[in-house]
Amino acid sequence: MTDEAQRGGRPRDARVDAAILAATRRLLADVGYGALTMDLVAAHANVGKAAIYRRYAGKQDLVFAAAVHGRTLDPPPDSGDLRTDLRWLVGGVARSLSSPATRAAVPALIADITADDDIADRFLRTFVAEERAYVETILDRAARRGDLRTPADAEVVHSLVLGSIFARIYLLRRPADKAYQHEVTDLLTAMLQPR
Amino acid sequence: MTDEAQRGGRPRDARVDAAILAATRRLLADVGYGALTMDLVAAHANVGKAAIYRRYAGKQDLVFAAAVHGRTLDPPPDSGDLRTDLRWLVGGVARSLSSPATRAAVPALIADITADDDIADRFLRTFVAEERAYVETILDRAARRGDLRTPADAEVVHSLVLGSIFARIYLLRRPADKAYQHEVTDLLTAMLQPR
Amino acid sequence: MTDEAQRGGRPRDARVDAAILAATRRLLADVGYGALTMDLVAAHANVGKAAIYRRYAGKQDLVFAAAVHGRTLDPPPDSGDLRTDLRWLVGGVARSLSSPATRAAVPALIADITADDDIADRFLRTFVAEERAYVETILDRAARRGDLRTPADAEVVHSLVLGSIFARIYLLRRPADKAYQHEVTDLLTAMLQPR
Amino acid sequence: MTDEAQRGGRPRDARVDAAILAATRRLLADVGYGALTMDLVAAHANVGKAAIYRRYAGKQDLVFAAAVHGRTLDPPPDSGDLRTDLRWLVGGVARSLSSPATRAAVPALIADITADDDIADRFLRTFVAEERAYVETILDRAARRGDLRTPADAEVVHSLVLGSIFARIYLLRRPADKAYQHEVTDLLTAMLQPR
DNA sequence: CATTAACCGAGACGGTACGTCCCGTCTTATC
DNA sequence: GATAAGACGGGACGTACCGTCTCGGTTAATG
Repeated sequence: MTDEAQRGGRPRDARVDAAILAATRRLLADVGYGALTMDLVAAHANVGKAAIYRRYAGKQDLVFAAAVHGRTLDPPPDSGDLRTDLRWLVGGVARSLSSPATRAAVPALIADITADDDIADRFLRTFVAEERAYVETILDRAARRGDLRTPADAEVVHSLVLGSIFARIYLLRRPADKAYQHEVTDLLTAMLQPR
Repeated sequence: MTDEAQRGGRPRDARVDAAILAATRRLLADVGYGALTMDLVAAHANVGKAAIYRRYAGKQDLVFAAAVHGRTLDPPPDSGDLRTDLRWLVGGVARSLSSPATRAAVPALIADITADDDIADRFLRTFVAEERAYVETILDRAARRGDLRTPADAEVVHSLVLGSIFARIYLLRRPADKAYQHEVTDLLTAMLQPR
Repeated sequence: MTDEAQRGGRPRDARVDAAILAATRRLLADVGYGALTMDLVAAHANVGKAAIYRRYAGKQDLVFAAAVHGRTLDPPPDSGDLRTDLRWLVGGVARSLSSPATRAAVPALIADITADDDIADRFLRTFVAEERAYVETILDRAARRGDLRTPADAEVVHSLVLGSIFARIYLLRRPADKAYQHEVTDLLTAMLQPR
Repeated sequence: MTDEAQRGGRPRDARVDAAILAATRRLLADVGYGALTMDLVAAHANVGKAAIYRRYAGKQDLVFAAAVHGRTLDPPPDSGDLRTDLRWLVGGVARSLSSPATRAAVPALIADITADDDIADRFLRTFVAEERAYVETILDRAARRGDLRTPADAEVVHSLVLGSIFARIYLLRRPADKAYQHEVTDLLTAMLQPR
């Protein structure tokens, strides 16, 4: 839906794209997912509803695009130290889940992911795969340094990192602040390092 | 709302209670949370909508009751061994998140939790507090046995256990099966045990 | 649509029926057919849109009911004189086509009649058949009195009466006032009387 | 709007003019006024929407042009006989209201006439004034021949002729065929002739 | 045993958001 | 400057669901 071909005729206006996403993010932060209405987005973006539906299949699609876009991590810098690498990872995940728009959107998105395989696939490819690859990179580096107790499954480690921060914010409803990040990093380091 | 007093008059029909919950669970598993309509529940339970609203404050309340009620863990048996205690904990959490009705309900419930502080409090008290207490119990026992590397924060450990399994099922969309439970248990044991 | 059976449950509220029709008639007269919106009717009637759609299949159906209901003529009194009978007929038709709500609704209704056979049938049975029967009654009386030049087809005479007044108001856009009614009555009398 | 000046540049393509009108007439006959969409006309004519709006002010203007243009009567031949003149008039009006495209367009046009004074004026001048002049001509001739009972108002007679045929087709929904035309002509002749 | 209060199924109620459709205008690149 | 294509702002449509209310009728505990 987001990226369709276009033969002739008037091209899509990039300013409209931007206005829609900006309005969506602002409204997510201001009024939350539940009170975010397509008419409201259209009004705030000074845009017709049709312009939104031309770009996104529906509310879920729009919110997914607005909340997820640009939330990807930078590639992990090689610090030469497992603890530092993990701190970077934990910090990055915490940051990407903590912005106001994301905080408002993610829970409803999780619900949609469970209900709609299309969005699920997109979410897995966009979000999850990248993070998982970074976990793998960090584990490989540590293994090459002899810094790893035993070969750990990257997917399981990823579920520990992503899941603990997700649970902290969305289930326990407490901030994933520096102190929390530090504690989790320590525990993960202890879990993975030899001795 | 779920358990209000009732002075005189005709008492509530227990068969209606059962029919409502059964229909809700069946529909959660069959059509999911989004397509679960109060009218649909009423129709499938051969019940008037008022009978549902007499018992539950709304859709969220109903689904919470149908999906979560009775999902609490047994108190943790004292196995005298940290690894065994953790295996029991991981298995219990995985089981409580894996039933079809729960799988359909939890994501939407998370969304509601974020939007509604009332239901959030209930969720935290019902679900989270109990699990957290069990984590604390397990950690205390291990500490008394000298089986713990260092005093770990129960809340953080809880977020690791709950979060990793939640992420496995609802974010990565893979089963939290025995193999996965085993791996997580091993990693948590390594994380917490001395040496 | 307008008159469906109803087994159990809460019965339709007659005040809602009345409020919908009153609001529709008022809005027809005030803003015209084009600016008459279902949401506007609902708002003015303090009624939900669903309450309207439960009663009427759409805007056409609603306007038809609001504009046509109660517009039927009284049975023709037997004056013993063809000219007087015709004057009553012409006056009645002119009156029924001249009210503000009717003036606003009829043209659009004609358009709908052409497009939708269901509404056409209803219109023919409700409106046309009655008028035609009255024409027939008047012609029969005149014939029995020997007051008729030659047996005239009631349907053709009806098309002359109804059509001329309709054309006067809606095509030539001039009022079907007393003077016009008098002239038409004279011509029709001349047309039908012997000599 | 229909005939504006055009200074320089590329002249309008006459094939486009024809394609637009042909598509409009075909669609009027096939799907009716309500389902006739500007996009649909453009698509069927293989033409851009702008090409239509460059020629016509809107849907009403287009349909008016497509359905009404060229529908004007020839001037009434002087037959020297009132009945023959009336037969010609009745036949001409019936013919001009009976073509499929006209049948689909006229009712909606009536609705627009009521709502929009601009189009009403155009309609009155184009259509009505001409017919009325012809009625006047016929009456004048008859009067000069002494063939008229009494000086009848041309406008009223016009409303009788136009209205009866209009009602026959659009309100009673029966064909204005030869038999009907004959009857109406007879009645009108009786109405106007002396004795 | 009669009363009474709360129950019951059914479904109408006000309200609100949805996603679709069409209008008439505007913006491309092409001829 | 006309053309085909199609995006644009605006706005009404008819549908669906929520949570409340109303109807006629039923069922147990109280007086």
